[in-house]
Amino acid sequence: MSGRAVTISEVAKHAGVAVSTVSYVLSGKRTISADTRRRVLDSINALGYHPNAGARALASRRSNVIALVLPLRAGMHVPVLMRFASAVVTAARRFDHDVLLLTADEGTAGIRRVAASALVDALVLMDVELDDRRVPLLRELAEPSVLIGFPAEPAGLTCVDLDFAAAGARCVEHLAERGHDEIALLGAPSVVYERGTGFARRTREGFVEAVDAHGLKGVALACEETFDEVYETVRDLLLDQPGLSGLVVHNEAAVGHVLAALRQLDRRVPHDVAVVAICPDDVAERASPPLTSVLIPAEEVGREAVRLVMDKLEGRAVPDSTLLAPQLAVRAST
Amino acid sequence: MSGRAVTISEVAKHAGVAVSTVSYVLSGKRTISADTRRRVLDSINALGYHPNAGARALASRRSNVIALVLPLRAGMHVPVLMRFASAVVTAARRFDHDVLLLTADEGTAGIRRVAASALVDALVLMDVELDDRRVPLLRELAEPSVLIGFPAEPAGLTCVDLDFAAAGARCVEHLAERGHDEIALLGAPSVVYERGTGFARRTREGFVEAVDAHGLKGVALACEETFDEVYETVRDLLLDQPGLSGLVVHNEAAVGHVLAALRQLDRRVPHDVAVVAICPDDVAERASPPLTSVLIPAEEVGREAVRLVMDKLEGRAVPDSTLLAPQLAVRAST
DNA sequence: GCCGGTCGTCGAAGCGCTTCGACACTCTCT
DNA sequence: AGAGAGTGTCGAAGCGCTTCGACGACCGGC
Repeated sequence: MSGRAVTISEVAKHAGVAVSTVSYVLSGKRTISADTRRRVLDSINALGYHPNAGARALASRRSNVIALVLPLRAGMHVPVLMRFASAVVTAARRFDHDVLLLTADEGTAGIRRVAASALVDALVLMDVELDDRRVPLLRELAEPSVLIGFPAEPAGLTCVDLDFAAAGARCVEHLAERGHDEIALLGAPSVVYERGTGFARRTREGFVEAVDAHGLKGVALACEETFDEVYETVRDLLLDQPGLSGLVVHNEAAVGHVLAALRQLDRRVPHDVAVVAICPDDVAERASPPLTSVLIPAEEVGREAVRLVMDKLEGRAVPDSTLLAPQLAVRAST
Repeated sequence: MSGRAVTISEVAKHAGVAVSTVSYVLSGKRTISADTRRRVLDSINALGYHPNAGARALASRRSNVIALVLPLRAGMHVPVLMRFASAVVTAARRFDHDVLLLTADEGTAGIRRVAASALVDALVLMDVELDDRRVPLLRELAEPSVLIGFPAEPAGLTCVDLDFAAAGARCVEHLAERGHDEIALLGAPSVVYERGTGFARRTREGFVEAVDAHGLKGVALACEETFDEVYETVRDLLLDQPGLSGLVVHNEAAVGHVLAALRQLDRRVPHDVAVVAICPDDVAERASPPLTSVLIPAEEVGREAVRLVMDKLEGRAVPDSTLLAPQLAVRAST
């Protein structure tokens, strides 16, 4: 395995066929008799042949690699990001593609580079901001791309995400059904709102609209991620609104602190305060008490993003916008 | 930018030189007169030329891509992992390489595939277990590789990591200096020890040896990651050993819970119990009180791993084992 | 029994780059 | 002045694959 690699012409010789025949066996782009196919496949196994990726990319003008652009920004919950990333990798393999990891430190230059050099066939971008510097670049790129998240101006782009507005609204409905009429949203750290990250704002909008629609009293707050800050926020909130009995938490890192703060403030969950979280299932299940939650379907979103980008690569038409419906799992906290 | 890409021969024509001259300007592998170089560089800019990655890989037998093998296993702290990964990407770019992301779900087949197809020139593996299934494969691969972490049998491999044994010992020393003589280590979740993950065990060994060397009373415990479990562990520990006054915590996810538990058990930090953590600086700083800690130098480890793998790629000799010395930052918790 | 049509296979022409050997110059050093 | 040693540039031969057109062989239909 450490000598020179086996080439397609060695396979062809071994099987007694032309090089092109081996290629067609592998790609299935022309009909090959069952007998020849067998012989070729046997030779491939016998010699341990693996097509050379560079040669293949050069000849076919397809690298079979997609870029995953993953800026690791402050305030983003990394485990959630990684679930997306991991789902993208797994899904890409289903389409026989590999994933090249791009981080933010090269800025848009990295995207330009991998696209222009044909290192990748297509791009999946994560953690999209409302006013994202990468978006104009995507429009001028020949390579297809899919965004996980929505920028302010998504026309002409392909975007996938959980329907966060619906998620925010769903939480409110659930609390309303349980009879809570004074509630609050604890959201992302303020830096995330200021940056204009779409999902945080959309959740808030969904929350606010649903509060109005149900005629509740509700307030939406940013929420930092250290225990002390969370504690203060929760304490002040309860001081301001003694009648508050429902909380929606949309902040994976803070949700544990919120529960600890309530505990310290002698509020029982769900008896005194009901809590609904928007977070991955495992976070909700590990909390004490386990939280009623709208799950973030990271696997599904990642899979969908890859499906869309592959469709575009094959020239199939795809919808501009894909919103995945929120699913509420009721647990012990409401 | 969306038409056919510019090729090297168009650049050559535009600059009035041979194709090979353009190539040598780019690679610097032969001397080129300043005048010619200028003309070529100008043409490259004027035409917006980017070398085709596939063609380059084919001709040079170098893809300029390294694989980052990142199994996302239970119990591993993802943000820490991502800091490593991010450092690897950044460092790789310094050497003009990109990073292909491989996760565990393909098993060793993925490693074999990207190596055999020459998709990558080299590999960096993270989250190495003591008895890691990937290790035998690495030995038979022609491509150089570097491990972040140590397997049980590291002979013939190149490994980098924080010196966790020294880190565990350093924490003990610090507590001993402060006059604590009854201490405990709260480590990784038990599943991580059972899996034989090296860093967890090495920290424990360093801890135990230093405890003995200093003649202290010390116990090392696994530590799960939900608040309730942490609370029980801490409560039982304090019940068993009323004289306990120092705690070493080597578990990023649990460290917040430990502090919350101590708070709930009416132990003041550092007055009643001093706490030293082994965790990234930002986690230590965000805790309340900020924690004295041995930092996990993720950036440095990632950078070093890439440097080593590049050295191997160039045929330079590298040390089998690189252990980074622990650095203790004293903060408010001791 | 001859014609048009698949079917299965082959050979050759690239894909865009790197690298090797060759060669024409220009400098030294005697 | 001529040998020897660089410099700077060029042309051509691949790298290992895909894909296109060509071409026998074999089929059924009249």
